[in-house]
Amino acid sequence: MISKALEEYVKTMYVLKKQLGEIRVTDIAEKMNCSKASVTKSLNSLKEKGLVNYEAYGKITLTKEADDIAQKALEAYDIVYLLFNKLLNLPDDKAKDEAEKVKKVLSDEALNSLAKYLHTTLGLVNLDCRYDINQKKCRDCIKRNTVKQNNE
Amino acid sequence: MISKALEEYVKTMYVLKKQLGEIRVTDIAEKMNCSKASVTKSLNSLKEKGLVNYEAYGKITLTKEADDIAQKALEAYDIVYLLFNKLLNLPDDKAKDEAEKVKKVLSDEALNSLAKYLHTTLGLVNLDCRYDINQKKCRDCIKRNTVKQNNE
DNA sequence: ATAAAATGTTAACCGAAGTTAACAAACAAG
DNA sequence: CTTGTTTGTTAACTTCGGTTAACATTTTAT
Repeated sequence: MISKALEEYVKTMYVLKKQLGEIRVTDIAEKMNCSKASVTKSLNSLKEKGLVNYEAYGKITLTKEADDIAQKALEAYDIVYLLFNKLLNLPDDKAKDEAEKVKKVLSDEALNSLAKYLHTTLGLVNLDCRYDINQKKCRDCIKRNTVKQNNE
Repeated sequence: MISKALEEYVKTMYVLKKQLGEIRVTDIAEKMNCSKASVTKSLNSLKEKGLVNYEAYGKITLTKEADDIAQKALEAYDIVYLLFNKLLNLPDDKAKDEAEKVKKVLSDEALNSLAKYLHTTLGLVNLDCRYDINQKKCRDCIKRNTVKQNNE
């Protein structure tokens, strides 16, 4: 199992790839609020674990596995964000903070239940699965309806 | 600020005090799934930080500050447990697992909103503040209605 | 083409939290 | 009271994630 810290690196890199088209040490360090040295070290750990393709001074890319990890985590973020912002009415920035933290600890099962609940309760009526409550679909709907959140 | 790890020790000790009437190294190690050596080390850190009264081979007691930390955390547990068990309908054991993890990361503000929401949504009609929605009261009500959960 | 600036790596270090193994203290029972 | 068991502590070590400082590489601009 990958550590919390390394997972953070993976997610950060995933977002950077989307946002900037490439993944650079400096940008990772910036986003993670840590030194570049620390980034380099973590990249080597991630390489060990087969999560990153990387040679010193070379291009950095995530492997399929890392990509999946990141995607799942970001999907979780969207769901939890909805809980805090739309259901509990926390201000946007607070909701984001909480989502950031809570998404990291939720199990898949809990996430599914939450997605389902939000789906029905918030009445996301523009969704094609509105009365066909099925966990996979609920999660997909939420994903489609919150894409902007990812480009923070 | 106290670290996550040390906070876990504090909460464990709080519960042990309630359950067994005293706090012993062996029992802490048992609950925390770690070595007794590790417990001793942590006790010394906690003493440094003024969270525990402790001398080698002596009685262990929590200071007022530690007690407050633990109480707050356990209150958080109750609220989050309700979310997963009563609102999202997760089975009891799963709800407990999630609550255990989520309570650790939620801000006070998020917890208040959540308590409020649960209070109205679950219609805890035996509560004297049912239509006087006030965050402090909601939290108190939930606390009164979930006392058994603490004696896990 | 080369000098300066930006970027990335390495080495040596730190602190937190854990471990095991050996030892010390406390307690219970004959 | 002394002995054996349980309980607690210490010492030496490990791993993880971070740091700074010095160095190497790459890129950019003249």
